[in-house]
Amino acid sequence: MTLADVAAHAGVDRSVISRVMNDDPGLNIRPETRERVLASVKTLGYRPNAAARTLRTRLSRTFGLFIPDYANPVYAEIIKGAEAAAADRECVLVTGSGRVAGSAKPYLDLLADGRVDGLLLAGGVRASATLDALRASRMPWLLLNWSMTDATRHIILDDEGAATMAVEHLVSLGHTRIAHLAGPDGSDTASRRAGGYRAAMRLHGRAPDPALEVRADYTAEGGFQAMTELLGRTPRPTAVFVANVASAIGALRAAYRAGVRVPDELSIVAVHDLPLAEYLVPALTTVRMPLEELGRRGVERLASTDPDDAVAETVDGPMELVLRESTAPPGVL
Amino acid sequence: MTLADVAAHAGVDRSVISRVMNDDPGLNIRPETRERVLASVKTLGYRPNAAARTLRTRLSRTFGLFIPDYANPVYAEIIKGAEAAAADRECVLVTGSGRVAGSAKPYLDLLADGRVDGLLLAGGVRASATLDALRASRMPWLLLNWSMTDATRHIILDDEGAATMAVEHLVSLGHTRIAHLAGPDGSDTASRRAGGYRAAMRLHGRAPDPALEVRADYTAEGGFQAMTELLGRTPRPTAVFVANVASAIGALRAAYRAGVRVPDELSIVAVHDLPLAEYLVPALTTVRMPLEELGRRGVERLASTDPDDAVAETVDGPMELVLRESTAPPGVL
DNA sequence: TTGTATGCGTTATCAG
DNA sequence: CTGATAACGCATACAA
Repeated sequence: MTLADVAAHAGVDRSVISRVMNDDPGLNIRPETRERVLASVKTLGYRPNAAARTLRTRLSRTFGLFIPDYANPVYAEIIKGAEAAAADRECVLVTGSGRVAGSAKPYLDLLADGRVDGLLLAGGVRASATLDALRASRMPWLLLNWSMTDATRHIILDDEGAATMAVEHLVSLGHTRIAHLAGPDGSDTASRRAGGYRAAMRLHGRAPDPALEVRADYTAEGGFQAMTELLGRTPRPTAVFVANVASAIGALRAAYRAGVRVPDELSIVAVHDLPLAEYLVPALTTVRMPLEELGRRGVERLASTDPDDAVAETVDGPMELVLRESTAPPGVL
Repeated sequence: MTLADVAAHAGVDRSVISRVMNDDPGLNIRPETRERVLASVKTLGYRPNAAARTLRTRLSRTFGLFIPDYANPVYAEIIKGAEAAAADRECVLVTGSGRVAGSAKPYLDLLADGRVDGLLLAGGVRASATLDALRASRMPWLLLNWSMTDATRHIILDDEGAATMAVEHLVSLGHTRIAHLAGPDGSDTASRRAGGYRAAMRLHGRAPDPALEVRADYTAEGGFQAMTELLGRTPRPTAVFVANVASAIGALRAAYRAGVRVPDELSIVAVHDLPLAEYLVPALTTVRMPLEELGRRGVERLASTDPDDAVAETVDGPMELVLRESTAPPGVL
């Protein structure tokens, strides 16, 4: 089913069909002819071929989103926003976490060959060579929720602000020994949250204390191990700011295993709110960040910004402290 | 950067470049020429244009996977397997949950226009008209983890077997009042799991009892409400087989809220194992299903089966009861 | 051993 | 108002 078939059926030239379908403004067509064309398109069930169209227009009406790991529920929200923004522009958003032989490069190369009009990278790219290759291709790209020193195109969230909110909350409850269960080494969000934590602590007269910081990757298991370690230190912190909600689940478990009651003996507040947080025992106090908005801004920027221009934006969507059961004033130890 | 540029640089014809790059077996080329070609390709950083290649070969080396919701962690595992299988065939797997104006059809139409070589549908398609449109296009497709009465191309898991394992476990612990927190009405997996539950109960001399069954959608909130209702019934069940791990999180919370101790007063076993399950309090006993294998088989079938042939397969990967803390013999009430 | 010619399905620029 | 025609970049049968 091609243009030629429809043209034959309607008794006009292929170009007429094309222009009718694309609402060519410079087309002066008799209403009856237009009707005939539209009818033929409908009865034959014609749909333009995407490859041919892309070849001709150099536009695929498709955006790509690369994420490191589908298991991290944080990405679900980002994808949601990105898909919505793509739909608004009548485009498709496709996402992938493809990784061949441990590297994301082959996968990204495949996408870069004109398959998508732009690529959002939400982490997971380790080698800077991968980014170089991307730069070499003429495809627009954007880093989502992280940045690289030499990459000047990224959109991030206000991670420092989130950390501040969390610490302020704990301070206002009366906590002084506030620990930080940070994200993994090398993670951009992790270091911004850690920075925010330290700044907020300093503001309250607390010098950074290595004994109050542990690192973990953004998984339940990582959180479990890090929290177990933290609980072994003396004196034990009375509150913990956890950099990620997945780690927080593991942290909650670690407290339970150590016989430390939350929030009576230990307060926990985590970054990122998720539907799940409300149903944990105890329900988790979190800082809600505008993840969906991040995804949305991502494709908007991708679609509207000159690929050569720098983009360094912090999404200013609303952040909110979601008070639940995992935080309380420090108990008498 | 096109074939023509590379040809000019290497001093040969475009067709030579093309055949060298595609390892044309019927090509007899002087080693030095081949070297020259390869060198040019490399120095110019040439990458074949995907659209042109797709147009010419009618093959995009891309598969699509449609899922209803990224927030359901079950899909993360399916995607993982599907991406791996795609990578094995040097293809890209792209996934989407796109939904415009409440319908998946526009999104699927967009994909169907030659953008992908085949489409995996992991639920989320409500209208059968959508499926009709898919059938009309000449694109291979496959239902993953569900089936429609008039669709004869699907791969599913052994949901009845999983239900049997769960119920047998509870029976072996000594439970008799075993309830089922089922999945939503209209869900294919839900009805198979419910069927397996009833069959297993019958096998142990228990007639199906509506008072022991509740429905919930596959979310923590649904599980919370359904479990709350179940706990209000008298006599209260001593064990519950929950159809989904997300619901189980809500169910756990509901028991906590009702002051019912798990597993002392109530045993809970859920379908689908996830990394998270181990870190809940109490850690959740689950039936692990071969989700990753399901995704893998999906693209394998898609790539290797004639699109006109029927496919009705049940993945026979290993299922396993993962014993944790949420099940125990019934306590003395 | 390498080059030529043609077509994949569109869109856009012309004529008519 | 509509039709012819030329690309877009690639792959392949065939000619040389």
